Amino acid sequence: MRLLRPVEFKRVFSAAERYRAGPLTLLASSNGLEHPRLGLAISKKSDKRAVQRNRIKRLVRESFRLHQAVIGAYDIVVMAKPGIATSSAPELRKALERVWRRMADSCDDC
RNA sequence: GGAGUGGGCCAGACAGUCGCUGUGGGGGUAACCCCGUGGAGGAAAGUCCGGGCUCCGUAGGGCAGGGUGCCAGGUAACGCCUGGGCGGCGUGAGCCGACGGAAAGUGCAGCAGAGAGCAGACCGCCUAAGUGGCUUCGGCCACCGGUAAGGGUGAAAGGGUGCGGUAAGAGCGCACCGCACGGGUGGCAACACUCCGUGGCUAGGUAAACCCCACCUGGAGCAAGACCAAAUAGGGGAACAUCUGUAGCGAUACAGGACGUGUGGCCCGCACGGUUCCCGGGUAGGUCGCUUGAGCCCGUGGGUGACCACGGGCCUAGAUGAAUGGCUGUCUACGACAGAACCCGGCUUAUCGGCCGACUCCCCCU
Repeated sequence: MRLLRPVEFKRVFSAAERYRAGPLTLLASSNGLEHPRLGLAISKKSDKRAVQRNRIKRLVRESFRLHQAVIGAYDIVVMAKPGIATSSAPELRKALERVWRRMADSCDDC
């Protein structure tokens, strides 16, 4: 499931726990649902090339899709830091997996 | 074989597997599921021009502002393209050029130099009439004067070469070349040619300086714009209820008066307030705009070409926190720049590697 509306993004930004996965920053806030939801906020500051931004988004979405069963009921917004384009795909994938696991551990409801 | 010039094309492929999304069909109350089928670029980029489309403005015309700038053609249009002209570069194939006007006016030009735009005597050359000095009495020198041949300065010194001419020189005169104007010839034209005449020659550079001339030109953009439309608050309107009286057993009808709560001791005032329905504005959200179009492919014909005409065939991304990806194999080894966002035509910029045919120069062999 994805986060779509501006209000939903605002809610996560205002009250969220921060996680770091290499050059990625994740904001998580429990949503009271049965499943996690993902929102992406990869700005032009991270990298001005659209191709690179698309690459990051695909990679994050794919990792989220494969692990969504183990993540708790969180709304998650993923942001990228400048210079992220230098990171390789396997690097980012590993970092994300570690974060998903930490999230799952700290989730009270599951 | 080497070096090079200018075009066209491709932009990893195949298989498996897990996903995303448009669409057609089927199933399901629905969420959704199953099957089929489509899914980024040559630049999708920069947003620099031109057009379509949309809304706003607009009687018509002019000015201002902006743009374009050799000529002809192509085109929906262009600052684009094609062909031609002119100038420059290259042995050549070819390449490059904001390439109208400087005898309408204004402005600008560092350094050097005597002088830089109605030219100018620093050196030099000439002269010895006049003034002055020296004198071996032949002359010599300075001033005055003449001179744009030569030197020197400069990006540029006011046509070039030769002959005549002269005190020395000078378009001063002549010939040839160049230049300007007029005519002629060729060309639609830009322009070219120089058979002809005229002029001794003047007109320097700069117009991505103002300017002049010719032509073009409303503004804003798909977050354009059109439609549907909650919840909450609020606007306009109607009816009814609430109170009293009368008539009636009653439902109700008629008439009249405004009521309650809060703030005030009280009055006035101020604020808030019932139910139902209708109307219009409008937010979140949603739908359309949204992909069939100056479209693509093939053929025939016309044209040097850009391109056009005709015939046949094809449908080829339409997302909206924004889809085309991940993984694993294999392949004469690994791959650049880079991601559609209303749509077209161009330009410019970025770019690994490869393929095709055309042309030029050099070398070697036959």
